[in-house]
Amino acid sequence: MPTSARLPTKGKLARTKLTRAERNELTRQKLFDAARKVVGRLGYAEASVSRITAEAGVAQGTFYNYFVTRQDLLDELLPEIGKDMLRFIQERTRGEGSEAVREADRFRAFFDYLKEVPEFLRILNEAELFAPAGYQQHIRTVAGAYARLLRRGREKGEVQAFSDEEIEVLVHMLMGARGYLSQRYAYTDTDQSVTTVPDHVLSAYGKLLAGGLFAEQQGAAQAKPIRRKRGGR
Amino acid sequence: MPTSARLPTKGKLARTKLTRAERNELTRQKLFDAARKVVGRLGYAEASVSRITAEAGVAQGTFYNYFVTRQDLLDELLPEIGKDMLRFIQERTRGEGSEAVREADRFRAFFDYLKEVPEFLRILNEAELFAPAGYQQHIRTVAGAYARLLRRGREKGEVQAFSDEEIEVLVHMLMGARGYLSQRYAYTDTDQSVTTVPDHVLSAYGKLLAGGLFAEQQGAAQAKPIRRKRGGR
Amino acid sequence: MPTSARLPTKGKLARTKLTRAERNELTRQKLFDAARKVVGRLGYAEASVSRITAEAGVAQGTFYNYFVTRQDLLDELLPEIGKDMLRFIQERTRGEGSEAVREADRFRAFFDYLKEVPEFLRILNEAELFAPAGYQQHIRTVAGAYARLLRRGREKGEVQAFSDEEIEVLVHMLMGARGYLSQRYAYTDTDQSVTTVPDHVLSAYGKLLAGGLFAEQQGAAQAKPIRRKRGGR
Amino acid sequence: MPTSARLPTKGKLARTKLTRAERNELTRQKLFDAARKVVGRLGYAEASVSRITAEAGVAQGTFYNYFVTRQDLLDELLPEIGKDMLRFIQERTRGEGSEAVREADRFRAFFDYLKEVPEFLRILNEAELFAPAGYQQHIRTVAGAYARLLRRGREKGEVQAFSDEEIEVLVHMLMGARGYLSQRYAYTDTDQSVTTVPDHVLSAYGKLLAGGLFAEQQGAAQAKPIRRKRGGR
DNA sequence: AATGAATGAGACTTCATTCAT
DNA sequence: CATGAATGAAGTCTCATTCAT
Repeated sequence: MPTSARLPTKGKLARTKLTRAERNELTRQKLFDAARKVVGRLGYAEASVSRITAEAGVAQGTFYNYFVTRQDLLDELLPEIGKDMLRFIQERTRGEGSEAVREADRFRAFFDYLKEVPEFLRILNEAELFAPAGYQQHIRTVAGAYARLLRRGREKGEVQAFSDEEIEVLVHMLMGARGYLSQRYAYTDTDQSVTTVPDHVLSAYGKLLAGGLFAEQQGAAQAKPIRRKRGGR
Repeated sequence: MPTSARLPTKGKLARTKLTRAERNELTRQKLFDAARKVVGRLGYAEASVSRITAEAGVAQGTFYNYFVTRQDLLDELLPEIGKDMLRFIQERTRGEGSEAVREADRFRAFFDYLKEVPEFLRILNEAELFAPAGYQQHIRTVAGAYARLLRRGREKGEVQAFSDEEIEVLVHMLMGARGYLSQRYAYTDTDQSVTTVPDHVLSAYGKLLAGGLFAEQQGAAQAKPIRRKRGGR
Repeated sequence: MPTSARLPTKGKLARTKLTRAERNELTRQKLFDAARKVVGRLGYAEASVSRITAEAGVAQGTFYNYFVTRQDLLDELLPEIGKDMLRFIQERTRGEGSEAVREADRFRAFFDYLKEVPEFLRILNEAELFAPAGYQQHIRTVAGAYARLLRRGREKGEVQAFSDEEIEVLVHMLMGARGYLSQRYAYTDTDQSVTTVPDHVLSAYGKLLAGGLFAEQQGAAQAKPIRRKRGGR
Repeated sequence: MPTSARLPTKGKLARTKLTRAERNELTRQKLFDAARKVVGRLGYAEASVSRITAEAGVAQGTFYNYFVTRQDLLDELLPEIGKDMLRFIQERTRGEGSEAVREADRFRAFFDYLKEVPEFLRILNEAELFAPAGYQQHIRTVAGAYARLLRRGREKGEVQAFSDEEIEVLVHMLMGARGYLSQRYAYTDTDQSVTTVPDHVLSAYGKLLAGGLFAEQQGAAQAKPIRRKRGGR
């Protein structure tokens, strides 16, 4: 369990005696985890303080000893889990191989993460509307990391010659693509369990990135770039 | 105004006397338009029945003569406007040209539509969460149309040899890409006006579709398809 | 009941049929009266919307059909009742007589009003803190009316030669005096009933206004005005 | 006893070591001062235990080692400061002079005190509602002292022949007058600083006490005492 | 003594929906 | 059909007080 494994494993077997700071952190974590679960299950809109504290097993007032505002917790949700996700993906992509292979690994690892933390998908999708601050932060982090990878690949000659600006665009396209695909192929509303992503998703993704959408007919794609039509110049 | 021009222009002179059905339809349309405006301006979450009826200039109770539920209206919103959008794009893509050129035209037309109907972007983005029924319907419609186009292109040899299943995947990727790009590059929060999409967005989109992400190094992309790593054994 | 006697006596004997506007005004009045009672009984601080609506016999939500905010109603309370009080006092002071006599009448009438509307005292006293807007409005109204009376008396030679500025000061002194006296002598916390003000209060008030506090020893008071000690000049 | 010299001499050099009782009293004083400041700044209603302890620099729980209840501290506030005020005024009124002169001095000294302890005004005004017990105690103290002064003046023939009961009434009138005047003329909401009271306030106050409100017309004011009108017959 | 986390009641306000007029 | 007043559940947040450490 990636997100919850952060607490110090409380030594031998003691459970009764905890320092004040530990109890504090524990409660905070209980609330955070409860929020993750509730948002994952019901969405941000239904993640009332009342429900979160009930899930965490504390009184409603306790919430406000740890978070200034309901929104504050909600805004922390995605960035925190997001970092977890990046860590997860990096661990799975440590190997060598071409950029194409590594991108495919990342793609797969992303779906694997969805299986491990099923709440993530919903949190990611809804955060844009319900936790904009956290969402922006997450997007910046992910997009930045992604863009770095692509630029590095470009330097190595493994990625086509996009400009830096274009790379930023690509990053957003790929993130968007992942988002839609995950919604389309990884959701299972009924029992929250995330099924394995089908093979043809992986292959389509790989083929698009490898060779583009269009068959090469009259030379290269670069030979005929899209140009603005209206507004001329 | 694309969306509202659909109503039967109620004859020449008549304005005072309307049949019951006409008055009926008129009020319904007033509510619908009001909802579109309110959601565009404030988002679904703030689109209370009270605000919608105020914008429409009718009493709150009137709402329930036309819609069983607030959610009912909200669910109709996107599919209705979505059809409008498709029509708009089709009109702009009537010309001949290669599939690549036409796809670029469609991409551009999409952003043009955002300029014409600034509410659309917000409605599209939020509908997934606030009007899931309508959202699914819209997605199905758009994805279906899109897939038809790609299959036709494939038949003509202008689109690479993706399987039908893969084409469905591609469609979602492209829709996702558009979605993220429109959010990233077409929003202008301050005054709701949508600015023109930058050139490098168009070029990056075109280049990805034309030649893929990766430089061709040792042959073709197809030569080294992505294969599942785990669960493969 | 001065305050509540404002509604049109609803015709013959009908109670069943009321126009919409009448029912509306009736509910509003119910809320207003309930607020008056609750504030009179428990004070502003305890006058929660919940208590007010319970007293009025309507649902809590109904409150907000009539007042934008709890504070809004509270701010209306004093000015409304205050006007009632002024009317009451004026009616009791219609007769002729010297200014001194009339002032004594007004003083007495004020205490009589406290008997009729026992809530007034508490509302007046607390409004300064809990309904500042309404309080300022009330004070201005009363002080203005009072100052007019004193200036008129001065013109007739029945009131000593105070400057306009000094009259304003006097007005506040007299209002303050009344306020403290009413609290000291008219309150009866236990059962809210206001007892008659003792004779020596009336006489002390009259004597102070008639001849000042100090015995005339060496001529007139004006001969030895208070002068600033510090700050020179 | 020589042996006792071994105890920590908390004399000159000692500051670090305080007896238990001293530390105790110190914390209590810190809380009291903090409360004074907070109430002066924000008013009783906003003077939560949390804010007071924060201002005092102690933990919330510490509060309840010194005061049984939040209300307990609030009730001590005014009487304590009130005694301070009386002391201040007495010091400033030590000189000889007629009663009239001394009353004027007291009046001035009162406003001077407001300048020295700007919190006092707010505490005085709000205590009636938020710390009734303390308020009553304060009023009794001040009224008692005031009444003694006036009776003494009467004995010396410098104050008119009021009965003891009437003197009590006068005392409340004068206290009320001061209260209203201080609110009207001494407040300066913006920066809490109290400005000097205008000259015409002093003069009006002096003139009323010296010669009453009404011009002597047909003899003496005493010749026509206020008599009850109603209930008299 | 001091600490500060935990508690839970209660406050204001919003809103979808109903229904008598 | 239109109206708009009435409803009551639910939501966020504050705060005095308690109590184990």
